[in-house]
Amino acid sequence: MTKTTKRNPERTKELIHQAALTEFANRGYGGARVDMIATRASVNKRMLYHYYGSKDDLFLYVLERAYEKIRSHEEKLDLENLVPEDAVRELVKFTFSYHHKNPEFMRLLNNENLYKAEHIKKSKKIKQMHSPFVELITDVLKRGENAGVFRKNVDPVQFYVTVASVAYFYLSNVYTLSHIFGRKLDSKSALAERLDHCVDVVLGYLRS
Amino acid sequence: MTKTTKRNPERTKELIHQAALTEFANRGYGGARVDMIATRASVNKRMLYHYYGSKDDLFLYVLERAYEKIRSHEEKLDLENLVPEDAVRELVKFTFSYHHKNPEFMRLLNNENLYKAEHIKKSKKIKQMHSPFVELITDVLKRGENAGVFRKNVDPVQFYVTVASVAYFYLSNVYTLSHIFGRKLDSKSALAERLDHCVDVVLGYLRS
DNA sequence: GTAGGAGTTAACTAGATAGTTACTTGTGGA
DNA sequence: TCCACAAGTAACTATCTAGTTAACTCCTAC
Repeated sequence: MTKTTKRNPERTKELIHQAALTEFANRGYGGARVDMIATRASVNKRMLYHYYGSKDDLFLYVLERAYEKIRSHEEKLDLENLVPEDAVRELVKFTFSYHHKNPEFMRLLNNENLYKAEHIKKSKKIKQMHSPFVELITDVLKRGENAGVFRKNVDPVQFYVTVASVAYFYLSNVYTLSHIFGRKLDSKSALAERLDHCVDVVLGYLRS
Repeated sequence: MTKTTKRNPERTKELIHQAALTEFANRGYGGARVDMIATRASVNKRMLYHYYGSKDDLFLYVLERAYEKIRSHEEKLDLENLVPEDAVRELVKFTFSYHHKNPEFMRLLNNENLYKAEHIKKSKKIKQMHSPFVELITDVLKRGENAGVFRKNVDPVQFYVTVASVAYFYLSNVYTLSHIFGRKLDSKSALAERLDHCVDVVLGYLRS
């Protein structure tokens, strides 16, 4: 059934996107090579310019797609149907495992911050893609507060950033941290330990 | 009195180091240009190769110096003479303000993690420069535990990483976070607010 | 004072790099 | 069936880039 025509613009576009994601995530914007992207995608370099215009535009597209991907996963979580403590546990677990399974996103973000967000500032789409989490967190925190299990007046944005912090920093810096502590921090057991600690920190804070 | 001879190897070396730090921190390893470093340092490019051998070696040297700098600051803190709660407060404050005042270090680290720590793995010095914090933290946590003010069995390494996380992630990703939340997260008041929150989280966790 | 090594310079090179040109080939609609 | 236009290709270019060459000049130990 799969029409195997020689020409396939959608497939070509997507091959370039995937190759670009890998290249930008592995080398950073400055270290990424357009030729390498074309080679990885098994596509003529001209196609890259045909579909995406320039290296800059391609990078922005890759970023947009990466934000779309995490947002789509975030939307699948339904924290509103869990009791506050479980909702928080779920949020931490999701954040940790998403970044663990999709390290390219952290790498792209680190790079984008190196460039002081100059690419995403040009994107209308990304700013519109609000994470559903801030509203969800506001609700979860309120419910926990009302039930008397969480502390009062927690700023949802600060909280959201903190949840991201404890997972992201560890995973993003796992190579230098492992070297300095002389401990394989990316082993299965170390990761499980870290996740437990993250849950403890976040819930410990909320309960105190 | 300052001998202003035409030749001054120490000064030249240091000029190159400073220029390289700026360039690597601003553009990443892949984006940094050797010519730019030489220009910034107002030094002939040949001198860079004379003193440091190659771009790679220069990058490693910059990393080593950056680690030395933070370690030397860490050593000046004397947490051992503070009561546990104050010691933790001080630790969080130091971590936050160091990274705020020296953002190059985070940028270098992010870049080094992009390259999976391949440069620092070649460095004997960096691994030997243990942060004094792990031992200090072990002591502070023990004291807090014995005094009945901190929870039991906190892993000092996890704790150290968590303290770094909540400060570092916010500061390192301040550009993308500001854009997404539509809030100037690097304003003076926002930074003060974040620091307060970090202290709350860390102490909240320990107390619970 | 001077020999010789260290500090410094300008000009160069081989290969890489983002982006382009001018062309061929396949395909869907008339 | 055929053709207009989109998909795809190869070869090219101007510029950039890390690293080098070969010369010159200052400094210091004797």
